[in-house]
Amino acid sequence: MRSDALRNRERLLDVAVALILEVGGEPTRDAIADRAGLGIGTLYRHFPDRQSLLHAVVRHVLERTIAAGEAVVAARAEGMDAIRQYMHAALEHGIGAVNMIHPLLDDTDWPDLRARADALMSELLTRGRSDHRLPDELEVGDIVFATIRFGRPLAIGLAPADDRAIAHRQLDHYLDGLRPNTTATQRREQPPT
Amino acid sequence: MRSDALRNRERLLDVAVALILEVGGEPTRDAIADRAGLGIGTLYRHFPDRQSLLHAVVRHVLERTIAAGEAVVAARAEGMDAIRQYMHAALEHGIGAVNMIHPLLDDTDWPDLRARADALMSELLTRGRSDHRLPDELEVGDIVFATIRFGRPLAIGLAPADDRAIAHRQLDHYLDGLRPNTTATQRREQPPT
Amino acid sequence: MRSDALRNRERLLDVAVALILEVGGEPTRDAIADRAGLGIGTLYRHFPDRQSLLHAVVRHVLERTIAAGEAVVAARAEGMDAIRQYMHAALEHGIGAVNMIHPLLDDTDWPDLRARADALMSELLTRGRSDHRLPDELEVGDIVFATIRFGRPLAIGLAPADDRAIAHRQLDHYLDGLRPNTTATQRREQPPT
Amino acid sequence: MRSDALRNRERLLDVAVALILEVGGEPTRDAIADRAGLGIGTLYRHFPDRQSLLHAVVRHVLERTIAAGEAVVAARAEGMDAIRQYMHAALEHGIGAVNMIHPLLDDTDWPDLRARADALMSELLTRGRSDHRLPDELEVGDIVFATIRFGRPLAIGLAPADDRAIAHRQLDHYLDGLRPNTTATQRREQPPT
DNA sequence: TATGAATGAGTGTTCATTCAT
DNA sequence: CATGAATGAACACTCATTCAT
Repeated sequence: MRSDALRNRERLLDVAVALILEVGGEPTRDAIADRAGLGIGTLYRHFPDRQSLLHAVVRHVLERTIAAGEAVVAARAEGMDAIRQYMHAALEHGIGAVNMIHPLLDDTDWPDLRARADALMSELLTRGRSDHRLPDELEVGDIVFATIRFGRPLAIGLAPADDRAIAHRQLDHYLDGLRPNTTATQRREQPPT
Repeated sequence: MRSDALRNRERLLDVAVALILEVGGEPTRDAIADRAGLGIGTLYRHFPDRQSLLHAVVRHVLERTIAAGEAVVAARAEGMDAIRQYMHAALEHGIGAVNMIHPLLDDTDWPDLRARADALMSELLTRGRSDHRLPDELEVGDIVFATIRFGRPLAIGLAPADDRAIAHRQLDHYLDGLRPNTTATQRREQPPT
Repeated sequence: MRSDALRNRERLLDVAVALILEVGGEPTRDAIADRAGLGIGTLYRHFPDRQSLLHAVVRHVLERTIAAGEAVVAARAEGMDAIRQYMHAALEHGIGAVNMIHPLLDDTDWPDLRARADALMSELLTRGRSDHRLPDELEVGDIVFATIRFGRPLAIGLAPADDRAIAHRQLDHYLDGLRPNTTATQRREQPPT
Repeated sequence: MRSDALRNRERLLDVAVALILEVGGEPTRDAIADRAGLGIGTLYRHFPDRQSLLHAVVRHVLERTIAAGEAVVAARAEGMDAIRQYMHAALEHGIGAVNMIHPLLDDTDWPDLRARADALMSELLTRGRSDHRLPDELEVGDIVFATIRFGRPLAIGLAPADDRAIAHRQLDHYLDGLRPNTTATQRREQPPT
């Protein structure tokens, strides 16, 4: 692939992520091409159909996010800090965009990423439990689903910087709540109708 | 208004809320009318334009949610329990639909609801602080924005019951994290770029 | 027919004529019923389908117009004055509404009105020629088509009073132009493409 | 703009004018696109909303009409002939379409055309008065409003060729009636209610 | 290869007409 | 009889995708 074509491809993906987070859903193809400064035809040359672009965006974001998590592990962050650093990084890398456009990851797609993500999650959980700050009953889903939820834009129209600030603050509160011995607090017991 | 027309109106609003939470955005008018078992023309008789339906949905949900919060206050729930009960109720009443379609509430619309909501939030915060479980620096936004975030569907395609179960669990973790003296935990300090 | 029903019917026709002239085309059924202060169901009781209302409007206006013309004849107006009085009266009676909704009168409808109209036109032409103010080559169409044209509202948004004033002034100019011996004026000779 | 796009745009405008004159009002967008042999999407690419197409039609027709009038002036037509030639040309250029869709010209739109039209009208009136065939009390409105009225289709369903023939004949009669000294004719004096 | 014009299926909205109250 | 709620076909408009330049 020619270098300018490659550059166009990267630019389209970055614009797509940004727009997905701004509009809180799938932006129009024209909007993506326009902001990238390219013609709609160029977008379709790189991503010939709907799934093609969306899959590329998912891979783009997941690769960055998983790499960030692996870096956290490699940097020997310990205990809850490892999880905390990973999740904050995920927000910054646009993990919310993945959820906006491809909500439930189908395991058959991206088998490579899936494997890396599984290994990463397992390692993070192990470290989180190591300093006894994480109760044993915590599951992978408590990390994954929370990452998804805090990664999503809170409200359309909110300035991206404000949106991210709120997300990081809420995420910190959430992580603080994952400690064991929350006995003092009455939990909600029975599900309502 | 005739009783059958009123019934149809209510049905349309309920269907709209349900569909908004299912699709994670604005459903098509046809989908709403179809599921309500009504013709598209009937939908437009009750809600003549786009804004009309969306505003009605917001009011519908906000009224239910605020009333639930006022009931919690009236039932003399104390401390964090008051806040906890209110927020769980808000999820059940579909508060997520408000955010999906009208992200940032414009204060000039629904001035009556706004006043009630302000009074409610202030009362809940007071009670939350009363048993020293809530740090003083907590703000109304920490309640409101969290209600919004946990109310939204986590992912398209997730069964509504599963979605709600996850939301309630995550909300409990979040509330657990609002306690004072979380000194043991390293927080994220400087905002990343 | 009950007297109130008859009154409703007349009111609907009058409103229909007024609205046709105001909007310069077919008004909506709802608009007619609303302005008449009646429900849409009542309109359909009187005029069960589209053709029914339009035909009734045509008959309503034509009857008033022809009667006015017959009155002019009965009043022994002579020469061009007869034609002039008839045409001005036609404008006032809303002849424009007939054309807006039912452009070319189908001879098979309203055979009775057709006969009266033919007799009237023929009499008016005879009188018009009697004082040698009307060239012999003038045809019935020169009266009928001109009545149609000057009867129509000139422009939407023009106040009805202004519209009528312009129409009457233009009609007078037109009638002035029907005199014989307009030799001094160069006429348009060949039709353009 | 690409040459084929420009051709399509011109074709759409021509078709729009023709259809407006045929149906005596706003044709459907589908009808315009169909007759132009284009898809509905192409129509909307050139004219993104309702006003856009209508404004373009007005400008299209006014430009042709004013240019025709200026050509008459440039060709040194004198006296009433100048006015007569201009008005007949206006009919041929579809001036009726302007009135059908944009009845009262808003002076704030098309200020350039307005200026040219004002200059043209003033020049035509001056020439018309020069051979003493036009009474001094004649106003610009007597030209403009008459152009509008005679330009409109007389009746839906009438063959365009027949319609135009009638319009030209009636216009000639009207112009004949603009001469001074029409004293012999009794005019309509008092406005009826 | 990049561009953006053309296409038409899908969605939003209006309104003539039917029918339950 | 009168009313106005319900219906759905028709028309307005958007946007993903194709294709000529």
